[in-house]
Amino acid sequence: MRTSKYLLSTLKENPVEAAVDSHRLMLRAGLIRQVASGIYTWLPTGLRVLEKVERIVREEMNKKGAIEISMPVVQPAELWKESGRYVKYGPELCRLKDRKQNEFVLGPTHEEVVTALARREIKSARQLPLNLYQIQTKFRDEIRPRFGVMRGREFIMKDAYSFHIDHESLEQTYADMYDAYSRIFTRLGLDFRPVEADTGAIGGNHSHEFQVLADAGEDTIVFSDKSSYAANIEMAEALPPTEKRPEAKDPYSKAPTPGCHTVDEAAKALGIEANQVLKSLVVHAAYEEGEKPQLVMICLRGNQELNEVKAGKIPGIANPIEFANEEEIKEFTGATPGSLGPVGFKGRILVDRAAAVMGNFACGANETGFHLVSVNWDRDIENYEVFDLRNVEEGDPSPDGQGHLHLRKGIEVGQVFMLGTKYSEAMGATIMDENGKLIPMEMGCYGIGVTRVVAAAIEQHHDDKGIIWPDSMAPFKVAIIGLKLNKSEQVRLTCEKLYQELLERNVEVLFDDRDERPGVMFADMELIGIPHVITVGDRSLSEGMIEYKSRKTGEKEQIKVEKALEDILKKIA
RNA sequence: CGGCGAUUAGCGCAGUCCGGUAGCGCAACUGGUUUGGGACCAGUGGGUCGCAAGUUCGAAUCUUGCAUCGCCGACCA
Repeated sequence: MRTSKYLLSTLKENPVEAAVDSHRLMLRAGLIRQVASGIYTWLPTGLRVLEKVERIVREEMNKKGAIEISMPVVQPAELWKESGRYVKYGPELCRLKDRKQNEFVLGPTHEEVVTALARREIKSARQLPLNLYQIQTKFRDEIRPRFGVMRGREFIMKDAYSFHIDHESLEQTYADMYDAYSRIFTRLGLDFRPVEADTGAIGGNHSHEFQVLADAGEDTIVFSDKSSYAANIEMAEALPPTEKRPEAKDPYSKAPTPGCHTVDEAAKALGIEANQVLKSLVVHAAYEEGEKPQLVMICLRGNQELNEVKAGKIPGIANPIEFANEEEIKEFTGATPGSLGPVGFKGRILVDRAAAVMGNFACGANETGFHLVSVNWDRDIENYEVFDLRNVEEGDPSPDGQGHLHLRKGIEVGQVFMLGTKYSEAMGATIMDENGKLIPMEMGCYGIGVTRVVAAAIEQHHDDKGIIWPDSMAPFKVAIIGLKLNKSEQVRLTCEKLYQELLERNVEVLFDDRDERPGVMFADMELIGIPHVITVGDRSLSEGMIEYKSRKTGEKEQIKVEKALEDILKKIA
């Protein structure tokens, strides 16, 4: 490709709206342009990168025997009503009507369509296992799209769905996909970790996420320093504390804490540390549509965080977690948030393990502007239940008993699920077993955020000059920069010859044949992140040399013109 | 979904308080000089001032409504 006949579209200035490196560089290097919030056009350079990712994904999926299909973005609402997700998926599911007022949705994922396909097409157990995949556009109406394509509304996903006669077969395919994903992300040059994960809105009973380690990541992952244990923080168990609850001392008494709304403010007013204050949150109990929810109190150590996923899984609690609003709290306790506590609380009380070993602690008095001090479990609060409710913290013991936990930020680029029979049962995707009995097929599903992978790769591979693509993802392998092309016949001929020779050998090469100043061309090629840059100029050409520079290492090298092709082919091999 | 902010030339912004018919830098285009790390000189073109309504002799500027985009938050009660 010649830059003169291409759409390079680089930006010299940093776009104001880009808060993270990958978004900034994708705009500057001319990979993407925003069309609407969370919706982007992929420019030619970006599209080339996307296609690189897609090709590797296809190769590894095909190796594991997965079969490629293509399902529609626009799907009948009927299918979603059948699975029960038309209501349950919530406002992220974009709904629309056609001219006949028939209801449709934009597919945020394809379990419904693929299950409907499978129940028609799979007629015999002999056809199983079957693993179908596609690389296709998804739409999720995110509350807040951000960070460019990292959290867009429209994005490209590779999604695969497997069908099985039994759980053992599902486990085999799950392991295959886990292996394929590890190979894909390794080939893409990413530093990633597979971690145990919550199953979330997709549903199912077993799952791993593939997380690319990057500070810009929106997920927190934890891993042990002594074992292979790794999990999303949503899943990581905080082991019961080894310390014993201290003896109860003085009976509790009331202390004024006017204007205090947070644990830290209350601790300061009382002259104690935040970890001696009990944090009391109020959430909704599980309830039926239209019913008024009961309130449940959750108690944590003041310096620790609620884990909403863990709390949502406790029987009788609304899942996902819903926090009670100020009005409900006031009506139920008589106090405003900031002064709440378990003493005298009329509802169910859930206490985190670490909070349950606190003694002589402070907590809200359920009277606005007051706290109680020297409160003790059992003596002052009789009815409560103890659960693991908090997020683990740096240095906590690993749940597998080996070593301690460390926390890192991650970008979720892939996830594998064992779905079980959730969809096949709801939608009647059954198969006849050897006893002649109809049973729902076991299912698995496996996703890779193709567009997000591109952003994640840039987060891990860039410097102050621009992107540094791993060879496997680079939009072009080689860039040729000709200096004073229009002045020097020598330079032009040398560039043209090398360009043609590389093309003939199917090397993806970008020939910068613009009549630009050298600095402009160097800067653009580095911004785009082409791994191997060849510079042809009169100065070294007069000595029979041209210059090679590696984007990754920055090392320069003079190579003989006659040997140029050979040397370059060796470097990109 | 809540809070805050923005919307004026392709991009980044000033002008808005205090109403009088729009400006700067970069980019683009033309000519010239330059050419191994984002050049210089001269000239040229380009704007429904987000949309709608209102106030006014007159609105980018004041009022109201709407839309779009961005940032922060959405456990810390």
